[in-house]
Amino acid sequence: MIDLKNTKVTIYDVASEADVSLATVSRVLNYPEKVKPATREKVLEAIKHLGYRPNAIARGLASRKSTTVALIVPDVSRASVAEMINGVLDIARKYDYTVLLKVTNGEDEVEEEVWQEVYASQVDGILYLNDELQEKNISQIKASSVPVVLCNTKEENNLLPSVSIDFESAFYEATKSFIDKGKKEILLVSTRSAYSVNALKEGGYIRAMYDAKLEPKVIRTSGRLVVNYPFFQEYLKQNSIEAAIVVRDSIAASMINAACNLGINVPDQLEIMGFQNTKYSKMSRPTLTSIDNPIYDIGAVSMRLLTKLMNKEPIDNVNVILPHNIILRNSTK
Amino acid sequence: MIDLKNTKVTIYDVASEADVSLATVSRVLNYPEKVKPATREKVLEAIKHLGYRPNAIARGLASRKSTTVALIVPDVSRASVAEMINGVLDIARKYDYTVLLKVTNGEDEVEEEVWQEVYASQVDGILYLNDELQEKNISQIKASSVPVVLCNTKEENNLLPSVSIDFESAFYEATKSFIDKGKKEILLVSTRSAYSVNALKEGGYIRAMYDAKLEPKVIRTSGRLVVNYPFFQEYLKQNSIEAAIVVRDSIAASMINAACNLGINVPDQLEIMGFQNTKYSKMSRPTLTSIDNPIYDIGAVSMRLLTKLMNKEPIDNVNVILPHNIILRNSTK
DNA sequence: TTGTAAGCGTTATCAG
DNA sequence: CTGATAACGCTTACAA
Repeated sequence: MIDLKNTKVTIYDVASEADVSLATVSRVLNYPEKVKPATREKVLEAIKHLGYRPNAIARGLASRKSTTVALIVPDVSRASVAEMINGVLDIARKYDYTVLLKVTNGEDEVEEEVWQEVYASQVDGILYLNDELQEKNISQIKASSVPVVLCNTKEENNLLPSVSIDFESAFYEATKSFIDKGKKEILLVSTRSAYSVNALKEGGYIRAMYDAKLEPKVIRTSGRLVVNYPFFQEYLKQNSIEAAIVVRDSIAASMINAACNLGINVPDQLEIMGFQNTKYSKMSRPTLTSIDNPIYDIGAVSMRLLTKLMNKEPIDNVNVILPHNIILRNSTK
Repeated sequence: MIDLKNTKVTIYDVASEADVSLATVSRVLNYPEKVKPATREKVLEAIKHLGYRPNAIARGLASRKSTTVALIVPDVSRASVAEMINGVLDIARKYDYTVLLKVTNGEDEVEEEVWQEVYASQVDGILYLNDELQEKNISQIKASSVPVVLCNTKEENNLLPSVSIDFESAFYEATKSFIDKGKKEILLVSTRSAYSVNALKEGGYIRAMYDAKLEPKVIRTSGRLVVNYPFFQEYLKQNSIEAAIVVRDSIAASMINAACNLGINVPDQLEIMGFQNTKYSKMSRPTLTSIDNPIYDIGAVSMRLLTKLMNKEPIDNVNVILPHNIILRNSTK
């Protein structure tokens, strides 16, 4: 053992230790099959001996590949985002990619800067999570010099690689499940219409209602508790509904709380279904029936798709749809 | 306008466009004051004109600084972790640092690999979040060639830079608040003792109990709902307690649910206090009184401290203690 | 199968 | 104040 600590050992040190040229060392690292087993062993030995680790930056410069991807998200602290990140990271590490995390806070200026920064970082690919996709984002992405995958969203004309569930059918089925139980007054609780995936969710709900000749009723509130809780209190006092489908679990949990505190029994008087099947759905009382959006898998599959795109592997379908299903709990019967 | 898109424009292009040497371009980027205003303008003009963005990788290689830090966490999906990440990212972007995200899943082998990867990435500093700090981690950190800041944890002898609250006092005060109300049967709900910060929390609790000549009672359960919910059901059926302090909000919320479903009134028969003041505390019913751990700030301050360390700025105290306080809600009276 | 040498796009040290 | 020029640590033709 000569030196196991961090006094930078370079490829030259390994080369001289193993008594070969640096090119050979590089080869055993990148194309081991191209070097004679005997020398390969010798080099590997030296590498271990010196505790050598290739400098990723130098490697990146020489190869013009950084084996780094950027993950751009609006906000890390949303439960669904965090869980997706876990999926991304697990697969990234499997394929030896490094992940750069960037948040936009949903602000346009930041968004613009972030893309610039990401390009400056020389990433090989980008994972983009944004449920408020707009025309400008789409053209931004189309112009990207590196592959981009949309996570948990999709562009309606399937022009961009994406991984998500079929939001429209999910909400159609959810609505239909209430209709089949004979419910008439079925409410959809959504958020700002700017969220393009919400449009898909609402589309599914509305289609189901029309199919059953029922009147669709969509209300919108905020994702923030301080806003939506009083909103629900007021709404439930004045309106009598039999069932509600809510576009986010945390909002659904808030609705449950408002209803219960008003003395409305869930699920006897009001059935509530959430969306995403996050931890919130298991922690509410009663526990929340929820449409399961396999968010960890979405992260994992997105990352996998991105690796294929970066390697220019042939891909049959760049718009991956993952299966969803409804997890029944105690907020419905 | 010649070319605003991504056809890689280099420092050479800018130099020839501005009719100066590449060294001058580099200077206006890094030491603008060292170049004559007139030429500086000319260069800036060319930069904007060509849409030039310095290649961060080449820059990193030449300067031996990556302006990148690694954020090592056990798991992104814990609410407290996610919120801290937001704090880190906000400050990182302010100081033009890029953040590499790594998760260890709390597994030792992964942990080891991650540190290697991080060094290979040539990061300038490391933010380390791990509430299960062990001796081996500590020596690992001490041997690090780049600065490391512990987030939301601390090493008991203050040997390592860290940012956290004073866990011991926080739990002392929480316990005392119950004692002052005349409670006698006060329970501490903790998790695996391996969590070194839990030792601090328990220490504060025990000290308060001893000071009041009361018998401390610590129980341990898992952070996982499927485990702790039935555990609480069983425990509450067999034991009668007046108050409980729980080391994590999500676990406290689960305890509330178990109690309520058993017909135990919270807070009339049982007062419960959580820790962290996460979203869970606002979403439980009744809402949860919780010790506020300013987790966003911990992320932000940690990142700021790390920038100072990386710049070798003088620092009066590398063990930052942030203030905490108790947020009263409806699970206590 | 291996070595030589030319980059990769910057920064930084010299002179001038 | 500015320009050559040598690194930085690696990959990758091209030769041997």
